[in-house]
Amino acid sequence: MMERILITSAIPYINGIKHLGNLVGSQLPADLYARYMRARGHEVMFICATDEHGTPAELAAAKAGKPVAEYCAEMWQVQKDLSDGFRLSFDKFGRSSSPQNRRLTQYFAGRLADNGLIEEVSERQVYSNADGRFLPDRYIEGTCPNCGYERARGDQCENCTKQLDPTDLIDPRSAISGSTDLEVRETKHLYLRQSQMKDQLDAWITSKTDWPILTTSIAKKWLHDGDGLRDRGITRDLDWGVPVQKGDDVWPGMEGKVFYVWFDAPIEYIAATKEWADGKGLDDAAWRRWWRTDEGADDVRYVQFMGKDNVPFHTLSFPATIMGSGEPWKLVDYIKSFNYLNYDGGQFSTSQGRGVFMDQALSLLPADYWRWWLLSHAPENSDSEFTWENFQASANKDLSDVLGNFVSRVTKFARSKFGEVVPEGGSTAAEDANSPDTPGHWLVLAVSQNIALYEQHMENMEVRKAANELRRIWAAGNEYLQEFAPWSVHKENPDAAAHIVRLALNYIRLLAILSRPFIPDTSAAILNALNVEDTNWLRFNSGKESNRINALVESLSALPPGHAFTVPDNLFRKIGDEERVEWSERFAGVRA
RNA sequence: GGGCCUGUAGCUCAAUUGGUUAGAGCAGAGCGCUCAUAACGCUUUGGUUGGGGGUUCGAGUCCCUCCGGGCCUACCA
Repeated sequence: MMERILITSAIPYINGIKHLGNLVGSQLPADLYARYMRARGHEVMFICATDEHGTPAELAAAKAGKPVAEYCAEMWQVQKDLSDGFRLSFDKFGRSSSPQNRRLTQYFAGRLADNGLIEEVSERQVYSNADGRFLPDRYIEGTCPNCGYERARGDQCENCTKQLDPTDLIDPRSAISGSTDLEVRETKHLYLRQSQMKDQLDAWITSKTDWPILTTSIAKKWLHDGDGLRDRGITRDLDWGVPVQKGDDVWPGMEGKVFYVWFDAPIEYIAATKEWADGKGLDDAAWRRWWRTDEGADDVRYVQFMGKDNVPFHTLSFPATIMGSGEPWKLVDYIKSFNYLNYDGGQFSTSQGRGVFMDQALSLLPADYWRWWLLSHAPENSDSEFTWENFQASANKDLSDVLGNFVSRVTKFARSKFGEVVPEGGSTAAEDANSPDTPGHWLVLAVSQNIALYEQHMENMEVRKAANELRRIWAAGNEYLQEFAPWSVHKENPDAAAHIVRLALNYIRLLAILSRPFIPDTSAAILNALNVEDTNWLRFNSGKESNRINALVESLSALPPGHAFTVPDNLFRKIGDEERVEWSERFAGVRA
């Protein structure tokens, strides 16, 4: 039965190129899931965007010597090109600075205000005269009153870990300019009264018993820590952002202020869907059927992917915005969260130039190498680690030896004995299926269970387990060849060898289809070499084993005798020891 | 300080939620194959599940404690 699945990946911040840890923590597994669900015939809406507002964006733009809007537009293009390079199949890669998001963010704020969930709070914040801006706590540096560390930040001292208030610091200065010309000013901000919705949120989270522990434990911690869920400031004194308005109306007293990025960023999931519709010239119904349960989204399953640092905003703040609107907007059904990927014994570090960033990765090797390694090592249960040795070993063994060489040996053998057409002779896959000890029977029995498990893991977003199962399915091709040894059989019985090879060529087609969510380019190269038109997943209408076997038999008959193919270039080259050493030195950065 | 996660073979990870003798891949060893990218297949050596204590007929799994690694702690996003 066809389902409708809405998938969002946490939106990457605009101020620079993301590293492989960012990629594997949300966008890449989301893409895997989106591709799989499309392949299974479901209707998918896969949304991502750049998160463009906030102080770091302003500072990065200033550092680049550009107006912030221009800087963001350029960086959006850079990130868009990289996501294309990694074959991330977003239906829309939007921008949180879009007019659509501006209006929608202002709309939600208005709804929340109407429902009594916004509170105006006057507070005192540090203002830097030299920088001409209010400073977030962590952009203030000074001497720690507790331990005397001279580079303590306004929120916490990194040396003694004591939590601080900016006014606690001795000799405070701006971390941006170093200026000590600071003063405390009164300023008014809007707070989202999340505390009003604590019980509602708690009940909702509690009901999600099938979510990853990582997701629910973080949410529960925030709900129950101290006095419980706290209200959250959702505005800032900045120039760059969504101007504070109550719907279409001005918000008296809030002139010149913008919404806090974490208020408008999740709303961009919705707005980006409108960007998608607008870009295609579709009407509002086209996007609202994904987001309004009263306008067609009641049958949508909504899945979010994110790194663990994003969990509080997706389990609490954004749901509070949705629930607090009092309108039937679609709430998330499942949150798949990830731990961090570390780099060779430490963390990825932008400032230290440590680790591999998305642009660098693509300059070294094609996307499929990275996709395969990252997904098959996704940090699902705990932080995981990238090492060059592991990367080299996995890529060479899994991709070159197990998969690439299998395709190579089959197609080259077929060409040398029968020419570049699928050979005829021997029995059919359907006949084999009912005859024990035949190649077709052996192959179907060997992989049927693996494919069932693979599909189950993909459904459940068990990324590493799915990769592991897929590898087994690749390896079964080599086991099959060893079992039936067409190179020996051919000497005595060319027809029997033709039959073995025909099945093998068909199995390659099946592998390409099953592997597509992980390694789309390689799959495309295989399907292209085999002149395959029909790239549909296995066809079956129930989970019954007999049904599955029938579908497999059908799939293994897809390329008929006489069908022309070509031998593809080697699908994967091996990563050599020399280049591995060179790369590990090049990306080591400054060791701490 | 508080909370959470985590520690299983040399390496990367499993273990149907307390149930036979803790399993895979890689690396190592042996044998086989010769179609293929010196690739592939089969067999096989590796574990006192971080240490100690407890509950139980039964513990990798639950409890206590110690040791190690990591994350979060609400104005970075």
